[in-house]
Amino acid sequence: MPPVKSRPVDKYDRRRDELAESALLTLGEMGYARASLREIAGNSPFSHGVVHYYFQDKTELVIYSVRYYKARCVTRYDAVVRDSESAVELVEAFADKLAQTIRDEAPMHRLWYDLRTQSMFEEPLRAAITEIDAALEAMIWRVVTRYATLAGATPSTPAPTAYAMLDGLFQQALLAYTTAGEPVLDGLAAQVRIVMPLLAR
Amino acid sequence: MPPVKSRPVDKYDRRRDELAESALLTLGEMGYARASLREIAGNSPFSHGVVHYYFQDKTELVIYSVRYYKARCVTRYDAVVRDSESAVELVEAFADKLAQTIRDEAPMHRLWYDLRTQSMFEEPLRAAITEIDAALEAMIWRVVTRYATLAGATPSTPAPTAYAMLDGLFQQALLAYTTAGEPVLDGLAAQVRIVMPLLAR
DNA sequence: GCCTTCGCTTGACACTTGTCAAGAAAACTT
DNA sequence: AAGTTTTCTTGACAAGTGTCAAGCGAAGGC
Repeated sequence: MPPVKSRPVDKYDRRRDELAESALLTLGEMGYARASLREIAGNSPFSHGVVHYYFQDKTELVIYSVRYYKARCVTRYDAVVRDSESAVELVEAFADKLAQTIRDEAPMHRLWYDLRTQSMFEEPLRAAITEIDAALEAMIWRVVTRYATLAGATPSTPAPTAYAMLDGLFQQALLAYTTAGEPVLDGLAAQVRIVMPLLAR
Repeated sequence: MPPVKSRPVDKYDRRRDELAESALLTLGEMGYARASLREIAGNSPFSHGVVHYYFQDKTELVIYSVRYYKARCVTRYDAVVRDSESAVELVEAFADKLAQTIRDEAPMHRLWYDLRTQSMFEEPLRAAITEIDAALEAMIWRVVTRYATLAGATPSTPAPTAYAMLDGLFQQALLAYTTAGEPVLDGLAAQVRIVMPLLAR
């Protein structure tokens, strides 16, 4: 049994994180449906049985993993927001970061969209997905409001709208990147340069 | 064996369509990964073995089905485009239709996003998805250019950008509709009223 | 009226899946 | 050093998967 009241909760949690990290590798590569626990364990230092020692079931592992990942993501553009001193500079830095994260972490983003879509079919995923999506919306909204401020304008849409549209852009870019690779990313940056001015006036 | 050179291709194809129709029911309800061939056949007048009589494998059935469905969809807004006589009228009719199709065909749209996402993990899906996505982009572009004309303006983004953004809006609405239901749809219409003017100026 | 082809069902196959119990190994306690 | 608890492995289970071969009734040609 997992230690119910033991002291080294940190040790226990560190293993969970370790498992989550391995799980993310496999999930990102194969997607939610095709990543079996044996495959996940295979890409980890452990055997397949260990998952049920640290997690109740596959769903809990997946949710824990994606939370674990997205916790780091929602601050991705904070430096951009903080350091940019003009609207143009912010747009450039933002566009760069967007392209860069597709380049560096495409599997993770694929997984995110996979899980978000699966949440429409599997109720147990919904709570976590909704929460993370809200955090992402807030992250994007910080960018947009900061842009508006720097441009001496006000946002032309509410936060959910701005997020939905930029997310649509990002998702299309990710999709295209999957088949066409690198060249797509310039297009994404170009799109962002066109769209951001529409979002504040 | 399936009839290789027989005359009644129509009969053969009609069965394929029938199968596709049944498959769409199950796929829309359970999603791509969880819809087994037995389940699909269970929601049809046939037994589970018949699938391999009309289709080579599951992938072919799924692709055929989603093509079958989307073929009818890509004309969804053509009447709106044709009949609207002012920019405002077009926006209203477009927003209405968007909300209506979520109300009426949410499972189909969920399936579409599911498959589009899966195509990032499974190469065999890509060709069909790419093709359909292009058709959807064209469909949306007809709406946007018509709007621009009626508004005496020109589109402020290229077609892929406009599509990506409106698709993002739609997807977010579908997601919210899945958990919150009907009330979400008014929000979608409101968003469309805000966004369309941004897309042409 | 036989015989071939077509349309479909049935039942099996090989394999994968999540889950869990039993117990080995390691770590810690005393 | 012995005992206890934690950690992890192994092997099995039942259920479910896509696929396909064997066969059955009906249709249609001769």
